[in-house]
Amino acid sequence: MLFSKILLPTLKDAPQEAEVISHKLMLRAGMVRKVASGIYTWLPLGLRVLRKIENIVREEMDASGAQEVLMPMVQPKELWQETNRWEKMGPELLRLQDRHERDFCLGPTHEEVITDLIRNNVKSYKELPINIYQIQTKFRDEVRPRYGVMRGREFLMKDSYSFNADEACLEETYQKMRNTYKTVLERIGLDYKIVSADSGSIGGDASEEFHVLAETGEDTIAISDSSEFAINTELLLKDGEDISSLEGKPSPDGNGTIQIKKGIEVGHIFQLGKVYAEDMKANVLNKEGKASTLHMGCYGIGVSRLVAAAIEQNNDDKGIVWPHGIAPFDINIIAIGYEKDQIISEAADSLYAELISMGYEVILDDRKDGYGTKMKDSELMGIPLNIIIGKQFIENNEIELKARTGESSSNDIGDTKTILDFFKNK
RNA sequence: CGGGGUAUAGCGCAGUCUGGUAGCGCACUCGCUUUGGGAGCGAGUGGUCGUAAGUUCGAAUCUUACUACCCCGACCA
Repeated sequence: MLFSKILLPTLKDAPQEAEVISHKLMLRAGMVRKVASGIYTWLPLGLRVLRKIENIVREEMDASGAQEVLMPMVQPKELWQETNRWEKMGPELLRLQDRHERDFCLGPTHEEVITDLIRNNVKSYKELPINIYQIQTKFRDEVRPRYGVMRGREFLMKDSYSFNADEACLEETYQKMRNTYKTVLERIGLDYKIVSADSGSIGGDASEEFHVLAETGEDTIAISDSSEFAINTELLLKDGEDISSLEGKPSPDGNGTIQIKKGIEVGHIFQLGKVYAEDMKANVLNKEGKASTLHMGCYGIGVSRLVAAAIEQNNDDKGIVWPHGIAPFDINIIAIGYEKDQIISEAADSLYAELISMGYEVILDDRKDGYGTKMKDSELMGIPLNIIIGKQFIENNEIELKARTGESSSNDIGDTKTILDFFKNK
């Protein structure tokens, strides 16, 4: 990818609409642009990151045995009436009518659609358990969208729904999803906590949230300083109690004391039980040939929110510092004097081609700008490795490898092994 | 929905109090010189000052209404 050809409008100043660091940096790095409150266009750089995360999620979901489908965003009222949620959900359910004045909504979630699919197409316990997922745009007309894509109204989510014969089977799938989510967050490279949560209006039994720890998180969680225990503070507070009063108390699990942290909820897993299956009469025949209500679980990951969460956790005064697994590019070749100097341009072009053939994702900064401008942009965008081809190359045949995190070294241009080592060690 | 705030060029801002026909920095275009930390000089492009109505000879500026956006709260698989 040539820098001069990609739509990458970087900004020196953050627009005043942005408050939190991830929002500012996403705007400044040219990743997203706002279309309306809580509704964004993803530009090429942002989309690359979004797709990276999406693909990690997809790979791990597939590895867990889940199957990918794609359900509609527009859903008919009739399905939502079956679970009573057409009435129960407030204005956050965006409703619309088609030309025949038939009622629809934009899907904020897909229990109704998936349960309808399964009840019509799965008839026997022999087909269970089954776990179906999609990565799709959701719409929730949030009371107050904020912080850019962190809490958008339109957002990209991986949602999956498991159908199980009984509670034990559901528990098994639930644990499998729990492990899958751990793997996903570890692959992305985030510091997170699994938090016991209120299962809320959905009902059902077990429910856990996956929180990326960050100061700007909207949720307050209590974690033990000496065990894995973590719980949403909503579940600990008695009437009238202040959150700060929890700090330093003995942890409810008996290990250590409570610390209060802010978290960004990026995942939520539920054991729903039979709630929706009963409402929608989703049965299969069991071994005895009798109709048996399905046990259901649902599992969500906020894909677009993860982009913002990753930035909240990985930035410095110069810009974004992407974890290697989700950086929009692996390498930025900063060619100083590319337009003017054929020695530079030929060296940059051939290195670019070689690195791509080695499997790296590379951007070549071929713009007619100086070192400062190019480095500032690269640091803002958080590209893990910069390769500088400039004066040193003309004089000593040397290129400089400069990591986003600071280290740098001078190398022979033929020394691609060092580049390999750079990525291997991360 | 309650409270607070903002709205002038793509971005950041001044001008508003005290009405006189819109400006600065960056970005962008052209030319020349530059090129290892956001370059220099010269010449340019770009704005019905959020919208509507009102006051006035005259409104970015005063009045009223509305809208959009942001923050706090309530809300939130």
